Amino acid sequence: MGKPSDLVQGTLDLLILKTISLEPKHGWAIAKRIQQISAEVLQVQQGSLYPALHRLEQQGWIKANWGETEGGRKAKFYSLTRAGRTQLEKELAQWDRLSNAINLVVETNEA
Amino acid sequence: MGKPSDLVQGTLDLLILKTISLEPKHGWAIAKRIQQISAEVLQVQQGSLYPALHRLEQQGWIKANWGETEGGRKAKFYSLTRAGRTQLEKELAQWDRLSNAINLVVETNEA
DNA sequence: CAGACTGACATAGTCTAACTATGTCAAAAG
DNA sequence: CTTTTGACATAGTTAGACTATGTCAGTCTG
Repeated sequence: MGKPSDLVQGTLDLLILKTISLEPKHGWAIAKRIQQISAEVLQVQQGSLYPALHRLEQQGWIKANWGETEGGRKAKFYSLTRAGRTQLEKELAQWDRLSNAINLVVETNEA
Repeated sequence: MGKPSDLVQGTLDLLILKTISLEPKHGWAIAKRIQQISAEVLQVQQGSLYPALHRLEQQGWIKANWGETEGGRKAKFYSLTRAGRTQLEKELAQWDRLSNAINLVVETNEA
């Protein structure tokens, strides 16, 4: 797994889905956007990003279309499918449930 | 990895360290306590718990002593070492940093 | 009292997400 | 024209959490 210091395992799908739910984006831009919004805390490696995108596509949650970036380069633009939107809701709820649960534990001061 | 539905990958060490930082406990009790405090949201499987405890022990963050439970059964009681306390601080800070970063992303509504 | 259940520890084997390291190619920058 | 950057991609590794199993002792139940 290497250093799990720049991502919480299992949240990458959520981050990707959320990011393209606001606006379809190509892979490279998704990674940049996540880093930027998270104030450079979350670093998405390319070796994690592209496999994740393919995973999500195969699952039917996102779909890809070749297009052009502002810079005039070709790139795959990903957008959410209907199923992807449902999945995003599910993962948002899951993250909420779990992160709150963890916070309960780390904030408790009773043995 | 199976179903990552009852734990956020990579947070088990933190949960364990935090739990025994309040009071030394044996493995079984650690798992029960985490479930209880998290309102049954976090489920720690035995197949995750014991390897994690051994990992932490080998790292020198916790140490084990055989003792007796209230029920009069023998069990390994784990307590934090000094290094473990440092590590707990580190993992707490890490969790804060990362979960806040994720929240930034999931709460953003600007493309 | 025998058998089942629960508490408690443990490990082997599997799965999978994220990592490192690489590679390709095109456009922009030097 | 060569290096850097944008962009996609994959092979191979690692490691943490999972399922499934096993043991053994004490306790509850029919």
